[in-house]
Amino acid sequence: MEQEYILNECSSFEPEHIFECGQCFRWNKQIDGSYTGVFGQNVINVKKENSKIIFKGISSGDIKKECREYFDLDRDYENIKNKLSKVDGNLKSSIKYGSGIRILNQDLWETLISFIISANNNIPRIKGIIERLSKNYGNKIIWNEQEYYTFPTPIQLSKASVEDLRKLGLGFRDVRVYETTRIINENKQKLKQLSDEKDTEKLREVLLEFPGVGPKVADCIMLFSCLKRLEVFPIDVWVRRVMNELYIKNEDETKVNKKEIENLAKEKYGNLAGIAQQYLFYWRREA
DNA sequence: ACCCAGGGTCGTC
DNA sequence: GACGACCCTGGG
Repeated sequence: MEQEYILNECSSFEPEHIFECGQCFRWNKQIDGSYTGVFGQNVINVKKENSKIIFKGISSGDIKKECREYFDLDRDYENIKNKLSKVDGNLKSSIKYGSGIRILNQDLWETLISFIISANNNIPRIKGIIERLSKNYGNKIIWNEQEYYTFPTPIQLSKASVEDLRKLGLGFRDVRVYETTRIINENKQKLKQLSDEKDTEKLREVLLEFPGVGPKVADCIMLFSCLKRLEVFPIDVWVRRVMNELYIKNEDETKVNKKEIENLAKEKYGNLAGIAQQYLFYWRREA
């Protein structure tokens, strides 16, 4: 049963910025410029018309409630952008470029597996792998005579052997995804424990125990899932590049010390470093 | 045809 | 702590 939710005024909301800034992998641009994607048991199309945002699709619950939560609509991004714009001209430019970015509240399990897959990988391929996982192990939802697939639950994904995963194109990440799935299924409290953990450092330590989760992936999970740690600053090749170009100016970006970037980010962006990271990432990668 | 890079992690030294 | 290996795909 199709539902609709219309947001009449939302200054910091640009579908392209939100879906192309690298935090999510299941949203696809449509011919009319809108985006369609799957989250939870929802299939939603997001379209911006003038200042209105139209959410339309199939929802497992109340579309308004689901969307307000997922799109982080109760957070004041104007205020955040104002604060971050004062840091320096560089960040101000990146914010201007990605002014409609919002950090999604994505499912923890899906984010865990998705970012294990992201390791030493590129975005088009990551999207393809996650799509195939969903098609093979998730639930089918039909909307507008088209088939969509939810991201598989831990139980659903446990049906996949290492060989199955390799066939779906995961490459060397097959064992990591398999083992992480097994751990989650063997300890039903694990995901809830992670969600309940208040201490960010402790949370990071627990995440690092999963095969395939290193410092970068752990930070992404904490920032892009409902764990919502806006203060963490994931450092990948693009962020290292942009931070080097803007501040450090080392001739060889691969030699830039990670700790130096971390300290710089904390010092400049404080507890909003994660959001700053998204503006910088999107700016450097797209502009 | 060949090489390179991609939202890194892991095992080894 | 540094270093190479790791699967796969698209682009130069």
